[in-house]
Amino acid sequence: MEQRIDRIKKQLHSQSYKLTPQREATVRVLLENEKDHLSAEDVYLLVKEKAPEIGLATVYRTLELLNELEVVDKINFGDGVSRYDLRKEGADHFHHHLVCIECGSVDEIQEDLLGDVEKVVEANWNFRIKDHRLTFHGVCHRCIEQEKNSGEHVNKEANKA
Amino acid sequence: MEQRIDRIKKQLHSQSYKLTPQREATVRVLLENEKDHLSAEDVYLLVKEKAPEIGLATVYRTLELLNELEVVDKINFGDGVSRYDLRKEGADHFHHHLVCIECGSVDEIQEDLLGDVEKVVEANWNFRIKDHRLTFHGVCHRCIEQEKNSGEHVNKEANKA
DNA sequence: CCTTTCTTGAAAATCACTATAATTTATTAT
DNA sequence: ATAATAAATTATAGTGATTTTCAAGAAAGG
Repeated sequence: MEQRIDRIKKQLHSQSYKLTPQREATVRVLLENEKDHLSAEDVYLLVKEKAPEIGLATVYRTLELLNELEVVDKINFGDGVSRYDLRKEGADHFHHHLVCIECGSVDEIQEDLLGDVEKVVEANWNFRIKDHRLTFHGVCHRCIEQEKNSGEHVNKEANKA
Repeated sequence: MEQRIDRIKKQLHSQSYKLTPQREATVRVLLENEKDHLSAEDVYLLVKEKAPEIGLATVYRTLELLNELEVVDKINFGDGVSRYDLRKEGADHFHHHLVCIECGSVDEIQEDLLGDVEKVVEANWNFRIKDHRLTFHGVCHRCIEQEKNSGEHVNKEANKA
């Protein structure tokens, strides 16, 4: 944890930015919630617990900065808010996501599934890939289990109620 | 063109929606700009040319409706606006995108690149895939060409100016 | 210290999008 | 046809997320 903060600090310094207390608190929240996909508002509320005087604008600015430094990735699952996901150190590709259309959960796939696909795209479309976003929308394993247990298919209409 | 409108009309009717003049004008704009990735605002401005009395809210509602009927796909490239992309008739998967970080262009890949990947995900993560989004960010073939011609690498800083 | 630069917090502004309310346009019943 | 009912539309106000502005606070250099 401290080591990662230290490395992020160096990264900031290398671009002549400082790791202010507010920025550090924000980074800590991201590290402590690495598995989640927090929105700026989420981060703000969590940071406020340890640094109550922080402003929402500062959180936005910090997240934007971290995004530029490629410490976090800004992602969007189509629900109207941006989410911020810590980039795995040493990962040479951005991880993928499984978004459940039943329960809204978001799981991550760290495995590189696109190695071959990327080769095809670079060769056939003459496109120099720098990054990618791959998200599957569907039903997660938890909801599939639940379906099995609670008597077969849940009717679509029933969910609207 | 007329045939596709007709089929969309039938699709609407099958859910007891009508193809009103406003909706038809909107669909026509989408068909006429099939290769683009228009935002709601873009569509609004284009529709206004042929139906000046239309309201922005109607365009939003129509696009939302078409999205529900799976006539269009709502996509998000992370620039803060939703874009609407006509679904290819008969395509069983959503097409992929190549977003150029130099010129901002968006190209489409209609080929199914993910067949094998989806099998792996369904099997290994026990996830029932309904849809996917795959976007590559990088340098498009046009910018690669231009680079070659105009003397090697363009310095990143130069672009900021 | 004094000046310059970077950061910040609070509040106002902006932007995309959605909901409301009154009106218009169908559709159905009479 | 015509009145009643439902669907769709427009203009506008309202939301919610994000950004900008601006005055004030810390940090770095001379």
